[in-house]
Amino acid sequence: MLSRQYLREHPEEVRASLEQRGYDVDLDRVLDLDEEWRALKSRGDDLRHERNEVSGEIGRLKADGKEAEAQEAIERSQELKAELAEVEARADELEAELDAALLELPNVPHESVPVGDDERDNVEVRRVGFDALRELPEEVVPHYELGEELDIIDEARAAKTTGSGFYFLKGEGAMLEHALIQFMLDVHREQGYVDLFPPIPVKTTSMVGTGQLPKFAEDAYRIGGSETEAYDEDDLWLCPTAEVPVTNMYAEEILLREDLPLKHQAYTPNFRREAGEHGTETRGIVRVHQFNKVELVNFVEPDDSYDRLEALVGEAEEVLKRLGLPYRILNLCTGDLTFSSAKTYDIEVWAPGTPADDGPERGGRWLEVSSASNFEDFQARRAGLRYRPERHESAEYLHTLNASGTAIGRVMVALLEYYQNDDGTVTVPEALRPYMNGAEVIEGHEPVGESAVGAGKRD
RNA sequence: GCCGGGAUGGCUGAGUGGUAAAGCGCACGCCUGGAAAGCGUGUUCCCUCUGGGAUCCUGGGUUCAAAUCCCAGUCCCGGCGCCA
Repeated sequence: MLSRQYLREHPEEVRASLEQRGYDVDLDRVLDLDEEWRALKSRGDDLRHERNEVSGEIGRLKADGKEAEAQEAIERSQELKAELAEVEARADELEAELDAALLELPNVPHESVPVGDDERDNVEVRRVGFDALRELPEEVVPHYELGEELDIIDEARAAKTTGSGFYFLKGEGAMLEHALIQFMLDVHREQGYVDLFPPIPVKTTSMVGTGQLPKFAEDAYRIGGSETEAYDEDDLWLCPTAEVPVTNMYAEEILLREDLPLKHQAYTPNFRREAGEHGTETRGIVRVHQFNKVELVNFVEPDDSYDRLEALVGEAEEVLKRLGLPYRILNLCTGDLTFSSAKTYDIEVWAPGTPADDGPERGGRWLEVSSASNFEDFQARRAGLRYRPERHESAEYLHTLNASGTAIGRVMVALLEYYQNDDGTVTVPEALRPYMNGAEVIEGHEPVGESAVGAGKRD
C-alpha cells in the first residue's frame, strides 16, 4: 500500500501511475477523505487534550478534598466526553474508508518500467539458449498428446476425481515432478536460499499483506465458505502462491539489519480459480487450478532492491540454463504489471510443441515460468515488515521481492516438447538424471483399463 | 476439546482505578590523556510538529478517569483428553 504521506505529497505521480496501469480510480475522493480526516483528527486531539487536563485536575482536587470544585470539573469532563465521541466516531468512519481505498490502490511503477497497455507492449530484454538448439522431430507433439501417449499425464481421470483443470502425473511423470523439485531446491540452496515448508491454507490478513486481497478474491479458493462472504469465521484460503505464507511469515516483526538480505525458498502447491479463463487453454497443463512451484522470496534493504531484482532473475533463470531449455526475458510494461509490483521481469520458456500466434519465429509458444518482481515497500507496509537499519534508529519498512524458481508444471511442458525424440520418447536432460534414478530417457507406460483396448492401444 | 497460568516499550520485567517503575541492549552527549564506570538524553505510531494525540495482545463495556474492573476473542505456556 502507498503511504498516506506519499499520496498527499505526490498526487500527480499516483494519478499518472493509475492511468498507465489502466486503473479507473477516483483519486480525488481519496485525497478529500484524507484531508477531511486530518481536520477531524486535529479537532479530536484538541478535545482530548482538554479532557486530559480536566481529568488530571479532578484527581488533584479530590486529593485536596475540594469536592465541590471536583464535581464542577467532572461535569465539564462529561461535556467534553460527549463532544469527543461524536468527533472521533466520524473520524474513525473516514479513516476506515480511507484505509479501504488505500488497500485498493496499486503500486507505482518504477521509472524503468516501459509504459504500455498490455502484454504486446512488454519489452524483450534478452533471449538465451537459441544458438545451439538440439535437433527436434519434424513435428513436435504437444505435451498434452505426448503425456497421454506415454501415459504419464492423465487429465481425464483427474476431471473425474476433482474436476477440469487438474491432472494426475503417473510413473515417470510423477518422478519428473519430484526430480524437478529436488533439482530446483538444490540449485537455489547453492545460491544461499534457506528452505521453508509453509502451511498451505492462509488467513485473510496474509492475503491482504501480499496484495491478493481485497481486490482479487475471485482468483482464490476459499476454504469453508464462499469467497464473497464475510471473513469472521473459517478464515482460510488455499495458498495461491508461496509468496503469501512466506512473505507474511515475518508480518508485524522488526528484523535486524544483519538479517538482510533474507532469502527463502519454498516448494508448495498453488491454487488458482482462473475465473473467466474457461474456454482457453482447456487442453494440457499450462493453465490449471493447481500447479506446483518453488518460490523464491527476498527481503532486502531499500537501497539494494533493484540490484537484487537483477540478481534474482539470474537465480531463477539458472534452472533453465542448467536444464538446457531456451527462454527469453521480458520487462513487463505498466499495463501488464501485477497489482503489488513496481517492476517485474517475466521469464518465458520455449515450448516448441504448441502452436501460438505470438510465439517465436521457429514456431511453438512462449510459456511464462517465472515472474520476478520488486514490490519495494508496498507489501512491507501492508504486512508490517520492518527492519532496524541501526540499533538506535527507528524501524523502517524493508523491500520485498519474489520470483518463481520456475513453475514446475510448465517447465515439465517445455521439457516434454523440447527434449522430445523422433520415436516419441523424451530425453532426460543431464542435470536432471541424478534426480531420476539415473534414467536417461522417458519411455512411458502401458495404459491401464478397457478404454485402451477400444482405442487400439492394448490387445 | 477441557482445566489452569500468561501477553506491558528493541529485550527482560514491576505495576490491582488518578494517567506506565526498574534493569538490559544500542546511539549520542557530558566526564577522561584515552577507555571503563558514572551521569544525562534518546531508542512505537499518528497529526496542521517550539506543540499535541494515541499506544500496556485484539474488540466491546463500566467510569469524570482503565495497563488495572466486566464481557467476548486471539495467541503462548503447563496439565488432561483425543488423534494420523
